Amino acid sequence: MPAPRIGGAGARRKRGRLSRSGDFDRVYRQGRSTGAREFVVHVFPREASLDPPRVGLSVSKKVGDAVTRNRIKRVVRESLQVLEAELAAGSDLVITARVDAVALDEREGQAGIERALRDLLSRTSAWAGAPLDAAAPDASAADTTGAEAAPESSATAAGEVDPADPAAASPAEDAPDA
RNA sequence: GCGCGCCGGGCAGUCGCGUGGCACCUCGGUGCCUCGAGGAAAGUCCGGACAUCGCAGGGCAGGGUGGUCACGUUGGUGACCCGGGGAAACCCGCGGGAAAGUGCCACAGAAAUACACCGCCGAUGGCCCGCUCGCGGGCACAGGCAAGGGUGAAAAGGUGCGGUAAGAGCGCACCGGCGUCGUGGUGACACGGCGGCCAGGUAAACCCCACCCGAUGCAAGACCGAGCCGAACCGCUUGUAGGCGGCCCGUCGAGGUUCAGGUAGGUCGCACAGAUGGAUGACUGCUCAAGACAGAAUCCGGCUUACAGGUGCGCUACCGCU
RNA sequence: GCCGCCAUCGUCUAGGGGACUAGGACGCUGCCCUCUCACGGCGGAAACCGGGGUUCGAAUCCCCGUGGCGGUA
Repeated sequence: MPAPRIGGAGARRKRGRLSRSGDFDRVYRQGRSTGAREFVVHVFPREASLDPPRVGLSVSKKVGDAVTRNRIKRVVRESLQVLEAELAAGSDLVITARVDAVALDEREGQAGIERALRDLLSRTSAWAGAPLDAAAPDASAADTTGAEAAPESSATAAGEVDPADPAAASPAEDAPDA
């Protein structure tokens, strides 16, 4: 039932951004994540794969004051324009800045931020790539990394797939990409 | 050293973001132009606008404010007064009432609006002794005193002289307070004369007086409004109502239409910056004194706090020169 | 964004103008008890968020900051 809402939001002028807090929750809970010292990236592949990818930013007050947080968000957006090709179509992702991102920005500026994001995004592109039936490989990979929300994500995509079962079918695709 | 004020990087290039306008246009974009964070945007400490709810009028409770004058419809603004600091320019602070009443003033001290512990005296009265019969001497019983000692933040003004039995504003001088008069000032108040000494502190303790205050806050609030629920009407094999872009045929067909409230959601509220996951950035070069504190979210004032550096004007003190 | 609340030993708290030298519990620590540990007993260290103001006197009252917590979509 969340599907019709996505279409409505995507028709707005500013495509490419996550807006509703429900979307954020879905990415956090049902998506997969990877992280480094400076950033954490959550990815959730939507079913309608034709739409451009949507990105949400999260920079909490812990990171710094308003000026610092704005600075981080701007640099990240700037970097994302360069890295747009790395994003899989039809996926929602949330980029969360951590405290160390401030130091990185002070040291290396936009180039550093861009490099760090490229690092993380290249990891995500492996398992966010196949749009329609991507849920099955997700489940097995999530189990190994310890993500809690993995079983739910599989349920939304294909009802019959058993979480334990697809381990045999999927990992063949994972290995060459990594 | 002090006060008031201003600025708080600049220029160029490339790639980008948001508002508004114009043009093109496959109705979703493209191009050009324009505008696009602060002095504190901050803290949210006050006030107002605005909005919804409540409200006949008045009062109680609760809260806030409190010197004077001028100006202003009001909100308020300015100057001055008072206390403290500084050599000065100037800075900081406070602002009705303590003879309306109540409370409190720990410890110490005899006593904290009230007193006598150590003391001083004992003129007067009492007792004792002497005697020239009127005085002298003694005691410290009645009694007088509050100077000195001691305590304290504070002890019924302070210092000095006179005075006295000893003392005391009892008298006098100066100082302080109070009252009153005069002078200056619109006034708060300041200065001076005179008078008599009865007035402790605390109201950022309760309180009294005067004036002010309804509550909630843009996540206020207004409008539109899927789905679902409800109501009315039409219809349910006489293949009807209705759908299949307009019409006919054909075909699909059990629901359809309207209304009210209103959820998700949207729009407005919202602005000559103005979003709604929330717009000012990135990179490069040159330049200078090398860039601090810091980012609008309904708006407008005040207050407070943070702040590298630069700069204009005025003023104070000291030094040097003339 | 708007609106509230709070701040005392390491932690939870008492105290709301004076004998506060700030009390208690847990924790920490020294000694005693025990063969040793635990329990128990005796003792000790340890705090009023910061700066101004009112008052003779402030953890307490007033003002301004700082820090933290909560409500509201």
